[in-house]
Amino acid sequence: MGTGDIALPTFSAMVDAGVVALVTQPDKPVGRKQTLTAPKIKQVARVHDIPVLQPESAKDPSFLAELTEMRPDVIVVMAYGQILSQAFLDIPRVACINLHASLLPRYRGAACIQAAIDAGDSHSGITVIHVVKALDAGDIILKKELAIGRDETGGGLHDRLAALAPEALTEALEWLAAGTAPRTPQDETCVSYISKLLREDGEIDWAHDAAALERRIRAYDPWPGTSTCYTDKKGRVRRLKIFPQVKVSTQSGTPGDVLAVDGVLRIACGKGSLEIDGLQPDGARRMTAAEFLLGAPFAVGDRLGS
RNA sequence: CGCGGGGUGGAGCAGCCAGGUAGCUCGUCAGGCUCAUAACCUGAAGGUCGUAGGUUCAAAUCCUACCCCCGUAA
Repeated sequence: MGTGDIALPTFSAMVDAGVVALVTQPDKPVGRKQTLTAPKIKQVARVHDIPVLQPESAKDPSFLAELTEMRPDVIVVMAYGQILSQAFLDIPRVACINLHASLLPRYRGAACIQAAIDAGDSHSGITVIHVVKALDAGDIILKKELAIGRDETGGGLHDRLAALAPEALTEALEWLAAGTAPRTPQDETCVSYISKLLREDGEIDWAHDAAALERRIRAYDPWPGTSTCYTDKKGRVRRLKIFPQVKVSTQSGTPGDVLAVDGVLRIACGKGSLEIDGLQPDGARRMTAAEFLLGAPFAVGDRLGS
């Protein structure tokens, strides 16, 4: 069961292995027109004529009954988006396992991919665990690691982890079938939790170090994105989205101050400064800093941020 | 009618609130300067101001309707 796109490669791989059914979140209104849209993974299931269950709540008794009827050997959870009850966990004959996009016990929770880049970690990976009631706290079956690139964005790492997941699952399932799967408890002293990111978490605090902000801008691309505020020529406060890649510069100044507008846009941070290239003002398309600056939106010495 | 922001030469914008010559920074083209240049100087081309109505002597600007674009709604 899953909802997020990160589960797509894994689900596709499982289709051939004999999936009984897909459980995913209900369709939700999406886009400018609020069109009711099905998760992509549901569309994949449809193509292969795999039954799809979309309970409002995973605790719904009739849903649990229906699932029990299917007599699953194993339930695989990846980016589903709901906390599962003990009654649910007792359904599969062999195990209920979860694929998590971080090297547990580091980064339990939702925004684990962004957290790894934001923290400047050298590696991330997929961890396969047994599902228990506590969030992402079950015993570890196996981990698959990969190195995080110097310019890697949250989106890029997301896709690479998605691609890595099928082999992690395949191996875990083989071990479970053979009864040789290890169960390593997580080291509770190394646990860290990452809560779900909101749009406002993308607000840049220029008082931070340039190097830390550079990592954050990469980590939060494309979700939740990073942005700052500025005052336009009409005196209105506008939002300015910032995209990777940004360059760290040694020039310093009062945090938030515009240091240069001559072809490059350089903003002072708590330590050092950032040169921004890709950005997007409210209501406009995404453009380069050079294009944006032609309209003379601000001058050296203006202050960004709230 | 979910919320908000936009539509002005090829690009990014100003002008609109207090109607009256189409402006700025770039790009393009031509010429000049220079050993040379993405640098500098001079000149030129290029716009039905999203569309359709309305008000007015006069509309980019005020009024009405519509179209399209952008962001967002875990």
